[in-house]
Amino acid sequence: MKPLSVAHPFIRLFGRYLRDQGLPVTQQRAAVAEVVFSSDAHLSVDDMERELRERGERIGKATIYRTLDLLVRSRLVEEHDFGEGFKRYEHRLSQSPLHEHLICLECGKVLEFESAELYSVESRVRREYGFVPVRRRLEIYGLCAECDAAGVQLPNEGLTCPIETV
Amino acid sequence: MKPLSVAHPFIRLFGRYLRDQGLPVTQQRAAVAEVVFSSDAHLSVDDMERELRERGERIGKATIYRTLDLLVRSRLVEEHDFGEGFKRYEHRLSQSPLHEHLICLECGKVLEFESAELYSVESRVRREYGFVPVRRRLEIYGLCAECDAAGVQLPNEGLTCPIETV
DNA sequence: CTCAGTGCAAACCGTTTGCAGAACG
DNA sequence: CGTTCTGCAAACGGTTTGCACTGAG
Repeated sequence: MKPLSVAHPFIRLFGRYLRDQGLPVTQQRAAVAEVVFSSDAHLSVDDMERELRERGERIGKATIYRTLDLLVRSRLVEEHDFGEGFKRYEHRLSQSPLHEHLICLECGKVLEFESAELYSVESRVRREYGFVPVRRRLEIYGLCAECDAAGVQLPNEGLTCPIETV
Repeated sequence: MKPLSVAHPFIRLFGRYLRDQGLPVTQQRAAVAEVVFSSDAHLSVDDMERELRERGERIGKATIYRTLDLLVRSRLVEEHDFGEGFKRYEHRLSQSPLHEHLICLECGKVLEFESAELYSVESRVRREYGFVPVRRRLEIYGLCAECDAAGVQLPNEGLTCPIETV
């Protein structure tokens, strides 16, 4: 088995978190953290399992889920559900901690962008409804530049537009 | 069994859609549509099953799911996933067809609001990234006015704030 | 009669959990 | 050495599907 890697200093943050919580820093936890922190993609659990196997680590899915639970709790990793039927995970380091997602309906690519406008939305919501924002999620689904340039047309079944005419 | 209801004229839109698609308007489909259109809430499939039972309809879950699939396809109903582990459904009639959601983390209440700001976000995204927006989703999670007034505090486990200090 | 729709129950699939054995501190 | 973690496999729960039966035209 591979020795504990120090390639990613961010893993040490996770180690610190675990120590603070009185939890052991096991090789499996370090390996999962390494995979998550060494990618800027939005990884599924299957992605991680595959990557771990390629690295020669033999780690069960249950352990990956359990470690992700810790990573999410530590606030170092964010959980996303893009409506694919499973979750994706993204670390919150070395990139804007608050960003939104553009998801291509054709190729599934995920882009990130920041939206300062949301701050005014949140303060308006607080003012108008007395609602106290804690966390938000803005996802825009559509066609990425490449798929659009390739002339992809999205199917548009259903009523032509009866709602607007009701 | 109850005769086909005409209480909600919107159901006729669904009937029109089904006819256009060459699909029969069955009593079950009408019953499910009636339940969905007669509520302005965000219903789960269990909610609908319960409501149908109370109305004396005996309709299997599978039929509810199959009918919801048709309703969503017809664009008369929208599917939501607020991260509860199951989906919720909301009809798109008699309310702003484009609205966003405020979800209370304490009591689960869902409020709706409109955000004109999102239009400029979408056009910016198109301009800057060449991404063509089709559909979006903005959800703000937090505390509704009532829960906030009641002094509810949300737990804040995890690292104090190491990310901002990295 | 024919054919799609329905209801039941089983299958599905991502995720969670129970438990015996291994590893950590 | 006790406690926690891990891996396996079984359980879970919302959703989907296969299939025999029903009902509408």
